[in-house]
Amino acid sequence: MPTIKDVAKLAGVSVATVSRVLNDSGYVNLETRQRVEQAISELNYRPNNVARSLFNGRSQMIALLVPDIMNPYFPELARAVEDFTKQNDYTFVLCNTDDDLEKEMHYIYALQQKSVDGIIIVSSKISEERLNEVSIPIVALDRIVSTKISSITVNNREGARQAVKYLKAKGCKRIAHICGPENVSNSKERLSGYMDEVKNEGWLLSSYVVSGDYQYETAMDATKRLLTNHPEIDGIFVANDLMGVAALKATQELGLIVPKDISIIGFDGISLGEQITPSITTMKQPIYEMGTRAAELLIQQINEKSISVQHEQFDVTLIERDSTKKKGGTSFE
Amino acid sequence: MPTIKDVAKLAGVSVATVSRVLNDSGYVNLETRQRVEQAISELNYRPNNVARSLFNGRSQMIALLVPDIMNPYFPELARAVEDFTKQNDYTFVLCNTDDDLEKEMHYIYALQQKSVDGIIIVSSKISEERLNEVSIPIVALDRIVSTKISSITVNNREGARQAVKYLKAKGCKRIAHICGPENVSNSKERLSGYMDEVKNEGWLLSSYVVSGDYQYETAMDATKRLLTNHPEIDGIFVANDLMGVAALKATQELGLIVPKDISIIGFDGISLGEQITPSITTMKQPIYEMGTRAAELLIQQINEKSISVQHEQFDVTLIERDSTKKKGGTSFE
DNA sequence: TTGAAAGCGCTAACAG
DNA sequence: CTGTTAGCGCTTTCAA
Repeated sequence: MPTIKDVAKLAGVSVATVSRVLNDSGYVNLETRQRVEQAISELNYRPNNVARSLFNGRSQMIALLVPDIMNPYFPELARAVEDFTKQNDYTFVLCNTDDDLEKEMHYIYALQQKSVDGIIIVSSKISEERLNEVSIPIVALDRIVSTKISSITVNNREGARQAVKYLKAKGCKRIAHICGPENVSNSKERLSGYMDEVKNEGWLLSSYVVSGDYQYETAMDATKRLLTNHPEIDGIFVANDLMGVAALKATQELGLIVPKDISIIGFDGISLGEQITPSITTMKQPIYEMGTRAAELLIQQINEKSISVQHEQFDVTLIERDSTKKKGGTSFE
Repeated sequence: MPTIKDVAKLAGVSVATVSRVLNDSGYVNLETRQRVEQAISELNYRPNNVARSLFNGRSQMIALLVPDIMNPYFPELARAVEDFTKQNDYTFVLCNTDDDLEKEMHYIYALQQKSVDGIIIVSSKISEERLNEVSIPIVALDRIVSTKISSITVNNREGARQAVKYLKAKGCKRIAHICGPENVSNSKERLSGYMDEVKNEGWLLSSYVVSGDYQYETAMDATKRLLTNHPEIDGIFVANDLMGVAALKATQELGLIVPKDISIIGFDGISLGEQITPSITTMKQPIYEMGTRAAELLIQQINEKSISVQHEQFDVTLIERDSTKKKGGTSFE
């Protein structure tokens, strides 16, 4: 690969001049500039970004760390971040952490050592003190990691309440909840929202809440156990759509008809939810806007050194689809 | 962030010595080493990888470029590559190209300028001459891009033949094909495999082949049109599972029962295929092995300068699930 | 066994 | 308007 020196030599100028035309900085004679540009294209020269990064400490690279690349929610989120960062001349990279603290820290350090300019992280494991070891801008997405780190999230508790209310309005009399991991902030909030709506119901049993761990397999097993132990359940609020798909599968394997025998409502609004049959009613997050906004916030933080922490919360909206009864109360389908 | 100089100063040695203990190279007195290590942990020092990269031209980073991060096939592939590269002390990053040549080249250059050690690429757009501008090791995955670039693929044509044969064995009399983009190598091969099996059938119509572009939406529209125009079709070989899900949705929206009225077989073996109802019979690729092998090949190429090009082809295997008739010929379900 | 110094490729003063 | 030069942080000869 040719270097700036080769270009300088060929154009008969100094490396400083080449650097000037490269960065469009300072004065450079039109004719000289043309000679340099000529040399650049002749050699097919491309500046070495590593050298640039070493000098100015920035790499024009932004990373997104997600806990589970196999959950379609995260690729959708990634798309948004990617689009926005690309528009702002950053190279975007995606990293998968398995929701594992070791991997998260490993990535954060590796990226930091590569002078990555900023990181957007979806994490439930990372602690404030670990975060103090990190010196580059970070924005939290989907889950809050610390009050000191800006975050983009949704109103999980309110969304969960709406979901349960909706099931009630559709006539469900016994509503269960498949929840996510207990240490994940949004999972806890969704559980709280569910509890808000059912805690005063006479029918509520503690065993109506089972954990699906935000995973397909776990959620399917959990749903089967739930419905086997409690055949009276006629509605399930599932904490994310991926588990919603699992719950659907489980009910079908048990020979139940959705939504005739049981209604299911999910959370997230991933496209998978509408691609399957029956499509899943869900509390939709504005995924694309959230990713965009997180990227915007991060870039802002990279540019200005102001460290004003912001916690933005988006609203979720109910999307009625086919996994819940169509008519309130009376169902003659 | 502390630098090697700070460590040297604190330990009362030269930077060269610090470098030696960092890299475990050359002789260094045990006592000195301990002093240095002490200083390192005291300062919480981490070497700047950019400076390292600048010196030795390597970054210990590997990238995977995929055309569509929303197709679950690619996250699954990414998992495999990630695991293997991580085991070999590389930082792994994932990039999404939208199957767009501009984006591909943009990423390749950006990554190359960052001294990325190697790239695994899933691409149909890139040409041999464009590839000549690239000087870092590249391995092609899933799709062949050039005879000069090592590749990991599957036996698409044979797999497609098996799929069609299977539908026939199950009693399908009119078998259509939803194909992928016409410029993608594996898509063409799957189409060829289909043609191999049906070209001598009296019932074959050219309109039995429709393009779904490897996309959900496109495939759903295509399937609806196909089945509306040709109600006689009782079997569809779909070129990938994502489109298989779409085809399933389309048939259901048309009021057809799968597999009673029509059988569907996909290709890829993504987990989504078994998570939905009915689960989709498919030609399963050994996705994890393929990703692993591609990473292995790439790392080999990075280490040895030998440029022996290899084209490895894996076999696909039939996975019978619920979207195809259970009993050959006679179906009394 | 250790240190001094050159240099990876680039940018930004500082002179001229 | 252009060139010289001093680093950015690290590794690696080469001497000592």
